[in-house]
Amino acid sequence: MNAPDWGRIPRPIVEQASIIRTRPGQTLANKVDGDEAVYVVRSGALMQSLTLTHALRQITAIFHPGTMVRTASAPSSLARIVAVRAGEILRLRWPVFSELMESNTEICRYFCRVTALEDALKAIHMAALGRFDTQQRVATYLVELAMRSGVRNTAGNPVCEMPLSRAEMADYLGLNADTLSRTMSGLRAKGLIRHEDRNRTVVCQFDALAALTPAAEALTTLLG
Amino acid sequence: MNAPDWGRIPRPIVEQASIIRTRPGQTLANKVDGDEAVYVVRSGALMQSLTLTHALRQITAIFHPGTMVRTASAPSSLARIVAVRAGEILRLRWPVFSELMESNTEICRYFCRVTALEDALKAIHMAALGRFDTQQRVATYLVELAMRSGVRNTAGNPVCEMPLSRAEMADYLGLNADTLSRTMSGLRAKGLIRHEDRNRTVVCQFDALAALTPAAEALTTLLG
DNA sequence: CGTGTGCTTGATTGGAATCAACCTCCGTGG
DNA sequence: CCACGGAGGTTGATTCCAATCAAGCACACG
Repeated sequence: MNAPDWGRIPRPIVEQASIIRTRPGQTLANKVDGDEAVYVVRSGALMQSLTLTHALRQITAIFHPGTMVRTASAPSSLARIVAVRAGEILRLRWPVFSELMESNTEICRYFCRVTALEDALKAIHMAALGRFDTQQRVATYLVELAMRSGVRNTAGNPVCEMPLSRAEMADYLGLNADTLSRTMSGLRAKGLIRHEDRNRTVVCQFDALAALTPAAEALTTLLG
Repeated sequence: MNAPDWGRIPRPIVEQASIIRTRPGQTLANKVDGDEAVYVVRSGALMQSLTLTHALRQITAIFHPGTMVRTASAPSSLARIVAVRAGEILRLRWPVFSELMESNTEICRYFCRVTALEDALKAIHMAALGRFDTQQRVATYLVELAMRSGVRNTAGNPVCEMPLSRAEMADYLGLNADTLSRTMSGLRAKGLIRHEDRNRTVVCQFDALAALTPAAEALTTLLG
């Protein structure tokens, strides 16, 4: 739980990419010179956001360092790739990346490995959206966050930067923001989590939290 | 809406694959000789099913002819690839497919194109799971089904084979089977759909049905 | 020091899940 | 031929969880 390294980014990608330093909330272009784009997260985080109507937004995935996303993986008229925090993002036009893949075995494998992990996490997230109640969804989110980006403090408990605001978390988890806030308060009242400061959360009882989500085992398999 | 052809399957894939004739409900192996597998749908349909507890199942995707799925795209201990109807499925071990991709540009592009479409549809499905009410989910499902596999009858209305049972549809849409049945009855009462027979549905008023789902526009973009 | 934004919390409502009964369509076997 | 039983589907009555609406709070900002 010490900010693991999800696969080093192959060097040719870094060499071919333009580097973008993101500010939180910054939207990354769906097209570059008319082409689809690929974004590789070096640091910080991205999210894919789908807006179907003004009041109906779903955040479909969060991308942590080492992972990547192509704009073609969502209907481009409705979806946006948004930076959730400051960080360094690599951008390539899809034709360039595609050619790299075709000519470079390492990159092809990197792409396949990363997308497989993302797909598997997405499958779990879909189960959460479709079948979990509120507390289970929140617990799942926190457990995943702790496993992906938690850093242990002196007491050995994972401390998580909270990349998403309450409203964004709600849109990720398919919940109402009020309900989400209530549920977080409930977990805090039970002593499972604690707010270090405005946007840092400490998971005080990881095992108890993991026990609240039916996906704990699956997440451990994928990220443990 | 006449059973479109979602991308011809590249010949080398067919040549390298073993062909499986599926019966409905048949589970396809997660591993072949210890390797991950790739399944390409030639006819019929597959679904990816994630079972977290005995009473908590989510069907995360449905695969129509021309599309493909690899077993690595879900946590293998909990997920299964299941045939939903009789059909012809191509199976390759992942290392074989991976090598084909690395050595054959056409296959690499085929893989990227197909997975991008699947990802985009999955994003819409996630929005449905997280944000749509019951009627919107059902309408979305029927519209997508009509666009992907509907065949126009003499009156010009799309007729759909229903690949999933009520319980499976419910697990796909994140709904209770009773509620789903009620909603289908509601659409039938309004004259939007009609049951041709046990597992064939006629969409009598496609535009009215499409008007019920916030995802109509997105689906048209992707499948239209 | 006011102002705005994000977060929390309470009171109320509504929509979907649950539980239970019944129906239809099968295949089976007497 | 009909009785039986089971699976899948439909429908009604009830319960309950989460969305909504509304108010209040904490904090950063100019």
